[in-house]
Amino acid sequence: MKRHLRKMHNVPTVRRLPDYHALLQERAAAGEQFVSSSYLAEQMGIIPVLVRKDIEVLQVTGTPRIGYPVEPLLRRIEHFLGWGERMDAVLLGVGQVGAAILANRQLATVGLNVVAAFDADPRKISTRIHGVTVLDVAILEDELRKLQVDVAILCVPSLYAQGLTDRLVAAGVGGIWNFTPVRLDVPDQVITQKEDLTTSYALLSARLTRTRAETCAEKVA
Amino acid sequence: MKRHLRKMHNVPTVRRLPDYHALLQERAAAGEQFVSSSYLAEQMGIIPVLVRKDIEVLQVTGTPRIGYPVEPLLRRIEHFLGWGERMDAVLLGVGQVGAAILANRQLATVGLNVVAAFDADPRKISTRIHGVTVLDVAILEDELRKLQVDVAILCVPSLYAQGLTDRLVAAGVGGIWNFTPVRLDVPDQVITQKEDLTTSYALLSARLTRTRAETCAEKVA
DNA sequence: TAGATTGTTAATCGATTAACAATC
DNA sequence: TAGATTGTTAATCGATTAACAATC
Repeated sequence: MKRHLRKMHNVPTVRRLPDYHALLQERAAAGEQFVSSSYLAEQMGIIPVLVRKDIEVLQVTGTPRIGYPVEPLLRRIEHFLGWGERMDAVLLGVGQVGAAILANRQLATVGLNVVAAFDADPRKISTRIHGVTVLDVAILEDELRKLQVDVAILCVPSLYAQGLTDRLVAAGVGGIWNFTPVRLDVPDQVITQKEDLTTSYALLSARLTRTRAETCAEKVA
Repeated sequence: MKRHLRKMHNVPTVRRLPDYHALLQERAAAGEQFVSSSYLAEQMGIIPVLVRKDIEVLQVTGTPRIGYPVEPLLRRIEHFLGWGERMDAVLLGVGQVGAAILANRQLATVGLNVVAAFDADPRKISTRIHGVTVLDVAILEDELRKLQVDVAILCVPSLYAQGLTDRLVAAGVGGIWNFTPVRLDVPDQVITQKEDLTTSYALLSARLTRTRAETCAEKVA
């Protein structure tokens, strides 16, 4: 079978789903049974028909005049994103970034379950950080065999990123959530998602400089 | 003048620019004067013509057989993203996430300069974290008047996010980099960029569950 | 000159938006 | 029934890709 580097469709929709999910949880907590596309659109700053298109992908049907049922929507979003059943992960590198991720409560609520952390620093090994035990990275392969995780969260110094990636891939990890600035080299069947503060900052700073330039232009005019 | 909620064009291009920038810095450090679109494409897993289209936006011209000049490319990317001149910022909330951002070296290299941090915890106030002094959030307005920053980095507990945002907006901050899960309500002229672990995780988990489903389907077949 | 690479125009593809019919 | 909202088809818009001419 050809290993097509298959492009995912619907990326913009997938990006919006977590926001819908959060909004729907609020509505559910408020005891609402139904929600309209115009309400969701209003909250997210988009137009209602785009919400309906996204919901079409989820295969949830609504009722004219009433809206969409909140609970089924939540369940279908979770199913679509793989948030339905729990996803086991290990975290590598318990530095500032690693510790911040372990401290994050939200991730547990969407099904991501960090079962172990690894570090090379003897002062960290065998401690517990935010409820997760830190193990010696030297025994990574042994533990991965036991734990059978789906995802590895990579928060180590750049220097060790590719080497550890190779070990993770060899151990059969399916996905790597990469918080290092390194472009990882992985085989096609391994999925990587890179988290990059500078990329995100680029989106902010690019818009910011454009607005500033515009404001200056207005002053001159 | 109509305050058009102007949609930024070229968002995919802007997302790629930081990657080009990093690659070009590597080439520059290696003493290379020129780089080809096929090299950049290969490194980033895209096709060369897309690189050339991005470079067209930057208004850098190349030479057939030779490639594009590395230094001018770097300068134009920096100019396009507003990384050319330094951008001053304050950080609010020195918790796990705030501390991780203060520890990040990369951001300084792209021109983001955190000049002060604020917190409400008396144990943190007046300490220095990664070279940045922590001030009492009670004197936020006074300090903002003095500092005249462009950006605020928001890393406080959800409960305080909107209240602090209102104070930041009133103080004339132009952009807010939002690391809280809260959808902030701001006037049109204030630019916000939300950083959300769950959104990023959604992109990973959605692809991961699709591959898993596919693998199962193959097994059956 | 031949060949590699840039630059540009046209085609394609996907996502968003508009228009409006269907339905409760 | 009237009106609000969903659902669907067609139009538009932007980004990517293909094709190829221009250039060193």
